[in-house]
Amino acid sequence: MKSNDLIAKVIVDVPTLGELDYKVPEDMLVALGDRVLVTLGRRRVVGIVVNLVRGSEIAENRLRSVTAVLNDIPPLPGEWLRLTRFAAGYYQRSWGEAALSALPLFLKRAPGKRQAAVMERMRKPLESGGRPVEVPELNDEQKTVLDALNRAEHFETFLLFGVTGSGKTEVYLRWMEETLRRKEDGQILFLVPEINLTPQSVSRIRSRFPEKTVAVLHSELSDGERARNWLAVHEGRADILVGTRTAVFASFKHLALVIVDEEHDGSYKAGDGLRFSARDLAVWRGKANDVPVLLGSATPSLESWMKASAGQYRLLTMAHRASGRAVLPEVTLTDPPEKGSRRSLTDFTVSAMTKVLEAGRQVLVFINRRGYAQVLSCPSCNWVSSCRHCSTFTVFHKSDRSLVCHHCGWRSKVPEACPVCGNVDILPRGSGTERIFEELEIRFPGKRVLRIDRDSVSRKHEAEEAFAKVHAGEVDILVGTQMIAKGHDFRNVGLVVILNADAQLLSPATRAREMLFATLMQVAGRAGRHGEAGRVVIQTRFATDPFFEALAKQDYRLFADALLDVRRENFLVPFTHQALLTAQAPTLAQSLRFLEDAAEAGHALEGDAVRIYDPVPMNIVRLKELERAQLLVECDDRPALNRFLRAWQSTFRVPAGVQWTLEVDPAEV
DNA sequence: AGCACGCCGACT
DNA sequence: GTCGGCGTGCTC
Repeated sequence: MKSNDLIAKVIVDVPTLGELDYKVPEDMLVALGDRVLVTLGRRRVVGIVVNLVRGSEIAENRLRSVTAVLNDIPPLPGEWLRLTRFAAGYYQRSWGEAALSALPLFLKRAPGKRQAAVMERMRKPLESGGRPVEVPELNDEQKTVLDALNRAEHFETFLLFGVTGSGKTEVYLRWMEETLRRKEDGQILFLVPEINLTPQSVSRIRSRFPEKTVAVLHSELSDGERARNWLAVHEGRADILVGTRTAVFASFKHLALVIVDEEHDGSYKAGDGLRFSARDLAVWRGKANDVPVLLGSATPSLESWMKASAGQYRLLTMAHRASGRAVLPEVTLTDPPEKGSRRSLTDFTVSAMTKVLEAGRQVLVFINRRGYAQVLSCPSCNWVSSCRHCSTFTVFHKSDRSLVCHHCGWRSKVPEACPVCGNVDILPRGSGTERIFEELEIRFPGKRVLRIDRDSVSRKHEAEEAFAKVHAGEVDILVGTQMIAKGHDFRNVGLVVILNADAQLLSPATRAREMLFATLMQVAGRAGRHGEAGRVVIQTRFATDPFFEALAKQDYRLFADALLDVRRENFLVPFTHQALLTAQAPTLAQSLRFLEDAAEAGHALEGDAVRIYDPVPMNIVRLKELERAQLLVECDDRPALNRFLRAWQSTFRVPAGVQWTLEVDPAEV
């Protein structure tokens, strides 16, 4: 029977639960968006009030009352509630899970006795100010772009397509300045990739806005720091929030502008739990707040490029490098050494390097593989080193003579002889950063070679120190992985050498090519940024592939348009929408069985709009003792896919031992 | 996700 | 005889 009690609809951090009804005691003041303490089963949890209604469908004897209202902070705004509800629906999670996972830990816990004192500490002003910096002049291209941005007063998504070194950051800063000038209490959300959020980049922004408060949110912060920064944004005390992907879930008092730097970057779509795209949610927030959004990149994601081509986003282009004299590097393709050769660098590459080194400039060698060799193998019986827990090869690390699985971290000692046939001549095959480093030291005696990868600089400050050495000119040749590709503006690099790009070029994953193109453009962009021209040498067996033609011309447009044509004709992403169901279990058969049942159930409720593929073992079948398989579903109509996924999951019958996850818009298929 | 209930193996 | 394994089910 429906009583007339005041009922709070409360969301809690539980995957399977929606809005729960709790009675509000007569004398209790509750607002929409308030955090509340409620009893759930036998425990006491923090939930969020998302609605207040009269009466409940829940039986009176099962209804419980709100224990307490946690009004230590202003209620979460309606826009934030809608954001988390949207994200939950889109990524197929419960609202409570999406919402609570976006809050700092501090706000998810029941307050202690000394709450007032803790809150006071939380509200200590954030660090601000900084040394004033010289403001660079804008070139004509930058001025044109800035004018267009300054004219935008409502929601509109801009795609700023600007080549490396074209001065995108300066445009961002000017636009931020102008926006804060116009909107007194406005706040700016500035998203950056994981790797770009360094103390230096933040202090650069602080210096540029000495009067303003800049908050920061990223994964390296302690719980307390995260809460302080989050709260400053929530309460409107911070004017600018610089943050990585999770910052897109911050609660703003008055959001005025959204910027996503390097919008194609993979770190915007990563992580565990709720696998959301921070870039897409950033656009959603711009729309919800009716404020402009800027996505910037030298190599936009195909999704954004498609939307710009379709007129959904407005394309702004900066085709020239900001400092007038800097020119794009010249790209040369050359065959790699013969298969079976002990060398990784060809004579051509070595002589190009020598020339640059003699001119007193630095060389950057990029290889996307850590360790010494991809695998250790026995030439007489074909044994290869592999992981005990995964279906992977183990990589040979010479420095500590170990074999390491790069997927689960399992290490073992290098065996004295082949464990199968006893042959003592087991050989490393393929090369990684360690081996290239060794080869460089032999080939270039007297030159200072430095290696930067996750093994050589495990901590963040070690990486910064290593990069500082390069900047200071204490290094002649820098060899490294992805780590050296991003963010760093080297002033004296005359040549970039790219090794072993072919592995990724041949990958069957749909998105492998566009990711490789973005990486290589970025690495190539390290050459010749200041003044003199730079050079790029790529060792590849596929010099005639159109991929390299576009890369050699540094022509993203050529590459992207051609790729989009292929995707369109074949109904591939981004012209269709995908979701990926993955299963893991002690045996592959169990995983496949679960997916087959799921596929069958899917066929039963599917309209003809949804394409359900066959379950297949994953590329790396065995990972950490579990065997994995995946099932891809596709649909050209986004809302239809969404409805299907919701209904589909409720049909799953999950046998013991099987775990599953559903990823919407999967990054890699 | 937690947390309890519940029905089968080795121990003070 | 009990302690405890984790399979199953529920939380307004």
